[in-house]
Amino acid sequence: MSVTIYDVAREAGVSMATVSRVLNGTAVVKDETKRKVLDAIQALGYRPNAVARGLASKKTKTIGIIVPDVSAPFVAEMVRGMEDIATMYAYQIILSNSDAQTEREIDLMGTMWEKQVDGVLFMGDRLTADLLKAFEEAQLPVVLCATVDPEGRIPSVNIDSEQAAYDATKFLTQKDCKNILLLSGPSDHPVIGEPRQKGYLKAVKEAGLQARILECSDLRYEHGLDLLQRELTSNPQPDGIIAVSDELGVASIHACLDAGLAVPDQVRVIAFDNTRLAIMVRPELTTISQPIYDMGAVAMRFMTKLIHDEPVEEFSVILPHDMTVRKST
Amino acid sequence: MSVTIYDVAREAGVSMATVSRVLNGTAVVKDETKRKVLDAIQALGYRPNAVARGLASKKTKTIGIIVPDVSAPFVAEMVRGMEDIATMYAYQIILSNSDAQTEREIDLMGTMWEKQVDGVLFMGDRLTADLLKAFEEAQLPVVLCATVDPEGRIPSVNIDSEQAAYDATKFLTQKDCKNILLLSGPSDHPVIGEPRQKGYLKAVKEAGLQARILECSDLRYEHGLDLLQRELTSNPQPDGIIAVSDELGVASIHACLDAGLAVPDQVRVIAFDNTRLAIMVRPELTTISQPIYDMGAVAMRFMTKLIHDEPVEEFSVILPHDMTVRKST
DNA sequence: CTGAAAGCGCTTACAG
DNA sequence: CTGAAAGCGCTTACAG
Repeated sequence: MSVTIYDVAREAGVSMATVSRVLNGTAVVKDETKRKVLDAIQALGYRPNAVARGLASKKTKTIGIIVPDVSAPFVAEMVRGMEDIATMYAYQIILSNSDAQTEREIDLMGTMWEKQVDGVLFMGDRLTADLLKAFEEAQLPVVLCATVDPEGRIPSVNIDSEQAAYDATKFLTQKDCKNILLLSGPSDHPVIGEPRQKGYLKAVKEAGLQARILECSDLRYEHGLDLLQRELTSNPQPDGIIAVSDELGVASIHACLDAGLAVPDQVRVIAFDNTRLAIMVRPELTTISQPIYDMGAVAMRFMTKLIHDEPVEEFSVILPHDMTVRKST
Repeated sequence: MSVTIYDVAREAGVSMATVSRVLNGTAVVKDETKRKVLDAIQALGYRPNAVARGLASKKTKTIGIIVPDVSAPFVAEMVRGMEDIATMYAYQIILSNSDAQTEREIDLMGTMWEKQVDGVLFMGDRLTADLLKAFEEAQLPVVLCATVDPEGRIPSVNIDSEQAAYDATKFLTQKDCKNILLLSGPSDHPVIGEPRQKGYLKAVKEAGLQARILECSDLRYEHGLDLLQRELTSNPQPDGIIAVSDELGVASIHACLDAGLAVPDQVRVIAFDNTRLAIMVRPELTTISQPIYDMGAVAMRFMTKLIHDEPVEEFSVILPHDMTVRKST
């Protein structure tokens, strides 16, 4: 069997309670006693069993993370941000993929409760009533990340998608684009759909231009390429394209090139996310950079504050976005 | 307080032991009793506390995963494969990033022990003696994923990197390339270095050609582009390039285009991994596709077998690789 | 500053 | 087929 706190206590000639105290620093222990305990720990190679500790203290130092899919680069980077901060605060993470299925998300909240995590960082598409109920029933602090609660009931960390779309559009109108196409997500999507369209529409209207929106049911390269290739053959040529992800941005560039349109001379292309993909295409993509890693990091830091009852300044944190101008515009 | 197994027992008019039995199916329970218990569970909305269960049973149904960096697409996809299989077997995963630092890896093995995970899936660069000791001391089953133990002491799931590099090289020699450049990882790297170079050298030698290896200290696009741009100005022009990752493959194509070399007419480019990146470049990349997701999935399945003492056919699993031929060759 | 004891919520022999 | 009881390895009031 492995060595327990009881073995350490005996070796050091003190009680388990005292060992626990030096381990956790929960009370003052005489220096000499502390040394004896530390020596015993060293000598026996003792490591505390976090499961037993979790049961006794009702804190597991574990945070649950529910995301649609870690294998999406955006998500993976966010998770990395979360994990780094978790490590900093000596937390571990339990990671789960939901494929953005509400049913699965609800199920996972149950699992997170069973595992007695201290909190859940959640990224998803839409927040249904059932899901909100599951949040409540789990009786766990939940922080949304890159996910919007339209009614602001759950704390969250996001960027201002509407403003970002406005900025992107404005950038093109100022470059004198007259026919700007928005390659958007579904109009009812709370992050890559509705707010992006809203910001776009606002800027387009201000410039006195006609709106032109193409909705992608998913944000994959192939899908965007296909959609756009058809659009470019059958419609008047746009002179500006805003794509709501880098993948779609690369698709836009390639669709233009395939159609014999020069980027940026005939069509200016701007995208979102500023993932590494943005520099791996010719011409390199101008993108709205979202602080993806930071969103994850800030969300996790937020969680540690909630857990430790530290005061939080804002309930809905909005991180600033940025624009990185490259060759495609 | 939340409802416990004790509450369920009382509600159903049975003992805790019986509730536990129907929960876990560890013993036969009379149908009628079972129904009473199930009803009570339903009525009270009971969920078992996995932490308590873990302490009592010494099994946490949790697998630790240690990877260099989830935000790397290759890794993220592998982790997804792991998680999917974990879900299938009702396991959760604790994910940690090591940045491939031995010290951190050792530290994490300790954390994994503290968390009492049932096993650890490990991906890293080199296996040092200290790390192997940490594996041993943790007394946990460990399965390596996309990571080689040269002495085969630890079970692992990999592809045959040497054969893959040989295949890629052979493909180019058969296309009549005479000056084939290998854009490789560090020669002492057990996956993207040494075996790749070995396979390459074998094929090059068979074709009676001269070897030409360029080592990248890291596999990032920028780094490869920079290295290659310099190589192309100062050296005789290669007519074939083998890049050990898709990122480097894209860098190769761009470096050629920048130098005014047509791909594939003047230079044929072949890469590794077949990530989504491979289709997001013009011309699209021919790549050796590694079953990344599958590697993760198989490693996790392997782990469940180890945990449940199921027989395993192979200690070192080699998954078949494949070649996807596209426009770049 | 330290110890004895109860308790966290389960599982698991042991009896019957 | 079922129950009583011990035990998993800790933490946490409670005393002193």
